[in-house]
Formats: sequence, structure tokens, C-alpha cells
Amino acid sequence: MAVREKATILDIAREAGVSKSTVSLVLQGSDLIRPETATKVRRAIEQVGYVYNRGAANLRKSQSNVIGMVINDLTNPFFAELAVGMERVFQSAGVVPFIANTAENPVRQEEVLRSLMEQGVGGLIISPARGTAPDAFHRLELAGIPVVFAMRRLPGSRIPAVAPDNRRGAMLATTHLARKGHRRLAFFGGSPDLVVYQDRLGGFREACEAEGIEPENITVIEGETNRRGGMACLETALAAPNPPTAALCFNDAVAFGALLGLRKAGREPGRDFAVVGFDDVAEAEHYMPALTSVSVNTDGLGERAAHMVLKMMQSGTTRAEDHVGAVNLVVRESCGPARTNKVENAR
Amino acid sequence: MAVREKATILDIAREAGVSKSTVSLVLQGSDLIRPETATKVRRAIEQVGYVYNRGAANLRKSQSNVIGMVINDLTNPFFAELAVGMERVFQSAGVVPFIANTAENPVRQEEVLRSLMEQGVGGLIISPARGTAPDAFHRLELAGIPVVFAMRRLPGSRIPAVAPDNRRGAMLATTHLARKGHRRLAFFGGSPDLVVYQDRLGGFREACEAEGIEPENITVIEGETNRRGGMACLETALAAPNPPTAALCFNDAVAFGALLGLRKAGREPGRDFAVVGFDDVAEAEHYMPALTSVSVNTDGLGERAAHMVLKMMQSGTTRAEDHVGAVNLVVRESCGPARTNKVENAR
DNA sequence: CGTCATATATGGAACGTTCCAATTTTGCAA
DNA sequence: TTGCAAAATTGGAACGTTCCATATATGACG
Repeated sequence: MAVREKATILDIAREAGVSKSTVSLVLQGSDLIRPETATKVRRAIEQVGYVYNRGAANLRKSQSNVIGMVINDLTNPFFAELAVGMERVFQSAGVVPFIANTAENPVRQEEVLRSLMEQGVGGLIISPARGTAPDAFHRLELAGIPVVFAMRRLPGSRIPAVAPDNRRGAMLATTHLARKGHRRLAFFGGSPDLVVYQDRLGGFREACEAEGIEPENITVIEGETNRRGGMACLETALAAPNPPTAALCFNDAVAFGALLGLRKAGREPGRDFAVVGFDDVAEAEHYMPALTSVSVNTDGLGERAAHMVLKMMQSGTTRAEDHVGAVNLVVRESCGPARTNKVENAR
Repeated sequence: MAVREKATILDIAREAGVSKSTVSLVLQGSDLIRPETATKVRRAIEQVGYVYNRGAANLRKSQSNVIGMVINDLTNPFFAELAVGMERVFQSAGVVPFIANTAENPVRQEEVLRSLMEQGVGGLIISPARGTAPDAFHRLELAGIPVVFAMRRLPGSRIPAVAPDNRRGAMLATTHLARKGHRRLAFFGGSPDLVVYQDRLGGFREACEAEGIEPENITVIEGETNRRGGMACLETALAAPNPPTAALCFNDAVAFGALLGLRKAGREPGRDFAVVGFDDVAEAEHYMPALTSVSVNTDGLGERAAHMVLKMMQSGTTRAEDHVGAVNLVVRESCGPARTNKVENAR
């Protein structure tokens, strides 16, 4: 099949015997056009194999309905789940979001943002890469593009964020461990360049204090936020002179790593050492042992962020209220003898 | 900070005291421009906070360097890994690919493709959604856009594909099970509307025959290609009058589900029932028990597909040779007493 | 059969870029 | 100094769309 020249609305107009303006109106679903004419035009569109040129349109329209989702790590199931939650909202709004992965690399993030801006996105949802400079999104603000942060926020930024109540989640989990009788607690994984880390660690410390855990019995071990990081943290912890008996992990990936490390060290997760995760990814329920974790309602947060950016685009504003999502502790088997699957609800 | 009107090359030209043509040349890195002039222009670009308008440029240029990656299921770690492998190649080529998720839904896939075409993509990598109509990509061919299929192919299509040697992988795995002494084998998960399924099941059957497995001892159970599907398959299999003692699973997700099902049924994976996966995702190595799986070199295939589409875009062709990737069986612990981690290489 | 309001349809300018052809500037030899 | 080739710069048309202002068709009413 020969490749025809790309068809334009002029070709459609010729085929249908109308003017280009009429075709344009039909494409936009205007009711200024007589139904029969519209039908004729639509038939012509089929005929010539027309593809709408959004770039040309945006040249005049100035506002576009393309949305970009900038994700820091797509191989982390948590963020993949988040992305899918957002997509659902966009789909029902008739928008196709473009997803781009920054692989936790601020330089790559810069490229990705530039590319999306060049493409003329009308709005963005960003989960910033670790180590993002405070002014990294200044250009977006200048350009007046609506932006929402998802899950992570940036220190001095005025960009609205959608995130779970990290502090409270960490307190819930830590209190649970203390009430189970653990008196030497650890916090595994993450590093202070993330605000999320500050929040979760802050909640952990606060709960430790409230439960009367002695400061010398608190171990904080930074590390990568993936399985490997979790294994490393566990090894370090067990090698200490006075090792902890339970750990709250920065996220579920770290927790899985810690569980793995326990097995490797010949300890029984739950009985010999309690582990709590954070995020409650789908896998947590199916893991062996099932992981006790702080559920952040990933889907709900994704939907919230998506709605927020849509509304901002509609109203042409670049400001919005932060949203702090409720959290639950979902108790499973990874920190003690399996009991009934009690769920302690957040307020 | 007030939102300035969007700056164009004309603003830059005014700021730098040159013509718009000069600015355009600088943007394209032409060596027709005197270095000092170029520096002056670049400074002006910084000044005015300019964002390149790719839409306007494509209007004249007709060929674009935007690439789309259409993935059938981003929450499946296998496809996420694949996407990341491709990204690496694109990154070093200075291209930012846009990822779009179809969630295994042909209708959504249609929308996604339309949107990408409107955006003016210069090339596409597609892992088609299950149940995609044979002529779904006809418009792309008409438009002369280079397309490469990744991992999945479509029955009657002339679009080049990059995929592992599924048949051989399935044979390797099945032979392994038979040599371990299993005489009643099952194939878990998947459904015939996928070419991949045909290939893997075909390899399974061929190896069964070669190893002299009686047809009445072969169980094939279709199912979802995720954990849940794997659990369901296992339950069905064990409920049969003459249940199998080992299963090759359509992919690793199904295999994880089967392992989970075994635990639930009080059987010991490996000892009571052997399980082999397919794809060898990162998690396989870390699972408990570690999953024996057919490694397909996910990263390598991703890179291959990326290079292929780049080359096609460069040479302006829409045809290329299929690539069939080598496979290995990676033996771990899920089908029998842990031995040394022997790797049987494919030719 | 006019007249007018309303419903439809249309031409043309504008959007921000590229690229050709044309023009101006530069450097160098005579 | 002039002449001339090479280097550097520039104006203008074109790309495919939208949208305003205008034109034409339709129908209702006197």
C-alpha cells in the first residue's frame, strides 16, 4: 500500500465539498453545523485516512489537554500502582496521559520535563526524583503550567502535593511494635534528602518517645529504598552489639529485603524479629509471611492527584490545597504470631 | 512572579538583536553561525525563559523524533523492566520516550495510539493488548510510521517483532521437569488468543512427546496471567482425579501464584510439586523458594527493540527483520532439592 | 413577494517554527 | 584602495489548525 501524503483538513474539505472552516467545526463537535453536513464530513474523514495534528491546533489554541506523569521509579510496583490509579481518572476524562520515567535521576528528570514542555503539556503530575534541586520546577511555575506533586513533596515549594499522612502512619506502626512488647526498635532504609523520610522517621521517633523507648535502644539505619537496601540494613542491625528486635521499614520493598535477610540469617520473621512495611503494595498480602504494613490507599491518592490537576487545568489556576491522605495499619503475620487480621483504622 | 507571555524565537531575536532565522539556526546547532553570535543568542534564550515549541517545528519539519512506548500492563514487573531497558537506549540517543499503558484493553489501546499519532510520534514500540484486532495497526502502516512489536506479535502482521524463543524456552523447562522424574505435567495460565501462549504451549507439548509423557498425563489449564490466575490453576489441578506433580507456568506471575497456592494447600513447593516460571523477573531470584524460570534477557530484548525502531526512523523504512532472542533455563529451588545453581545455556 | 431574524457556512489572518533564496558582512589577495 | 569568494545573516513563504468577521441560505411573518 503506497503511503499517501498526510491528509489535512483541506483534503477533507475538498472530498466533502465544504470549506476547511466547516471541517474544523465538525472536528470540534460544534452544533453550528447541520447534522447532514457533519455526517458528510465525517465520511470524508474516513475516506482520506485523516490524522488530527494536535501540534498545529495548539499553535492557535494555546491551551492543551495533554497531561504528563513524571514518575521517579516505574519498576517500583508502588509507583506503577499509583500511575494506574491516576490513569483511570484520566481515561474517564477522555485524556491520555504520557508517562515518563526519571529513574530517580534529577538530570534525566530535567530532560523529561523539557521534552514534555516542548510537547506542550497542559498539566503535570510529578513524583520528584530523589535529590531534585529546590528550584527544579521553577520554569514550570513561570510557564503557568498546573503541577501536582504525588507522594513526595519538595521542601520550599508552593506546588500542591497529594501524599499520605506519613508521620501518623509511622506512629501507628511503631506503637504497634511497642505494644507487642518490643523495646529495641530500628528504622530501616531511606535517606534524609527525602521529605517523606523525615516525616516517617519523625513519626517513628515520636512514637518511640511516647512509648518510653530508651534513646540508646533506637537504631536508625539509612539505606537504598529497595530489597537490596533492606537486606543490607538488616545485616548491619544484627551485627550491632545490642541488636533491635523489630524494625519499621521505609517502604515495603525495604521490608521484603529485611524479611529475606532474616531467612538468610536463619531467623524466623515474626517470631525472632518483627518487620513492618510502609505503602501496603499488592504483594504485601501475598508475601510469605504476609507483611504487616501501613496502607496509604495508593489508588485513592492517585485519583485525588489526577482530579486535582484536571480541576486546576480547567480553572486555569496553578495553586491548590495540599491533600493529606488517611492511613491504616494492616496487621498481618510479619511481626508476631498470626492473630486475627485486625485493622486499626486511622481517624 | 507574574506569568509572562510565552516567549518565542522572535522575542529571543529582539533580545539578542538578531533575526529569527539566526535564532532558529542556533537552536539547531548549525555551524553557519559565528560562535560569538551563538553565545549571545543563547544568553538571550536564558533571559526570556524560552520553551521550544516542538509542535510548531514539526509543522514544517514533517519528521519528528518523538517515540511512543505502548505497554499492555505496566503493573506487571516484567513489562516495567522491559520499558526501562528500552529507555536506557533512548536516553543515550537523546530521545525521551512517552510511555502509555493500555491495561490489556484494545479499546484503550486504540485511544492511546490515536493520541500518540496526533502528537506526531516518529516511531512506536508496542506490546499489543490481548485481543487486539488483526487490523488494529493498519492506520500506522498507512501513515508510514515505524513500528516494532515487543514480546508479543500479531498473527497476520508484517510489523517486525522482537521476542524471545518461546518454544525453545518451554522445551528447555519441560525437559528439565521430565528429567527430574516427573511423569504427570501441567501447563498453567494464559489463553490461546496470544501468539506467545501458542508458542510456549507448543514447546511444552513437543517436549512432553519427546520425553515420552503419555497424553493422558498432560494437563493444560488456561487462566489469568497473574498471581491470582496461578493460584486458581493450581487449585484446579490438585482437584483433578489424577493430579500432575509439576507445572510449567505461562509466566513468573502465574508461577508465584502457584507457589502461593501450594503453601495454602499445605504442600511444600519443590518437594511435593515442582514449579517453573517464564521470564525470570528480578523477583524470581529473591522469592521463597527461589523460582526456577526461563530467562529471556528482558533488558537485551528491550534494547534490541529500541535500536530497531531508532534505525528504522533514521532510514525511513517501515520494515525490518524479526529478532528471536536466546533463552536460558535458570535452575533455582522451586522444582526440587536445592542443588548447585546450574545454568543450562541455549545454543 | 419583500423583509428580517436566525441558522449555516466560509475566507483570511494568526499561531511559532523551518528553510530557501537573497543579502550583507568579512577576510584576503591583488 | 578595489574586487571577489566565502562566511554569516536575513526576510518571507509555508506548514495545519482555530476563530473572528463576514457572507449566504433558510424560514417566518407581514
